[in-house]
Amino acid sequence: MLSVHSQDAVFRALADPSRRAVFEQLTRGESAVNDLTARFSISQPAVSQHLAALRKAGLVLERREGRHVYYRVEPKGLRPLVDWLTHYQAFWTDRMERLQALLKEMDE
Amino acid sequence: MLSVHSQDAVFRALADPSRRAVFEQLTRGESAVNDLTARFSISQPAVSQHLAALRKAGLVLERREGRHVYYRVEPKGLRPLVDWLTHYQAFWTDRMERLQALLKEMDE
DNA sequence: ACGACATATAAGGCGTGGCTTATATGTTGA
DNA sequence: TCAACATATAAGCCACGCCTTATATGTCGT
Repeated sequence: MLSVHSQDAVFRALADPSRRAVFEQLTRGESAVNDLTARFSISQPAVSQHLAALRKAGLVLERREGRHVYYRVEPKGLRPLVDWLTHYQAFWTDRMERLQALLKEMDE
Repeated sequence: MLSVHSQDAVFRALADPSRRAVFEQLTRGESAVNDLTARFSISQPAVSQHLAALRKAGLVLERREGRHVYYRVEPKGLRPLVDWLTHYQAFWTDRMERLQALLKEMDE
């Protein structure tokens, strides 16, 4: 497993509603800090701080272009969450076993 | 959908490492507050408070028996997490569609 | 009924986290 | 080069969360 980012960081990053909202917005497409700031009723530094948290958790990636910094979702960042869930597959009955198989395929 | 418990409560409940540890212990089997307190190096009230948070999030159930209160995992409580993940199935490529199908089956 | 036990709740301390404003860093275009 | 722009970082404030100890509630056994 080359998941460099801790389960804990992912859980903590997603615990905040504002941060989840930023993440969810990014799933609709890459966007610059500027754009995100316009969409939410929080200051630009607040947005930057949320993005930093998401980035440290491995949930988003940044792409610098001139004076703009574009952020996008890093799908692999959700892996720790899925792994944590599958760890308790016993509680998802036998159907979870099929999910487990699917996830193995995804290792590609 | 009769998921009475909010996504937010689930995310917040699982954000704390101690609380995840309590939850994980409960996946190994039902146990009383007493037992849990013995396993972790936190006070009994702390354990009770974590259990209350997990219960409010719908992640655990309690069963009272005499002066003991036994807690156990409520598998359905993880549903909001899974739902949240599937909402971004686009980032899990086409394989996620199959997961989606699986989850529909689980509605039973 | 009473003392020991099991758990929950109350109250307070204290660190953390998310927000703000102010400022620093860096880039673009005239 | 300089002003406007885009973002990040710094500093401080405040609320919230997790912990503690103390206490309340309720149950068991004798």
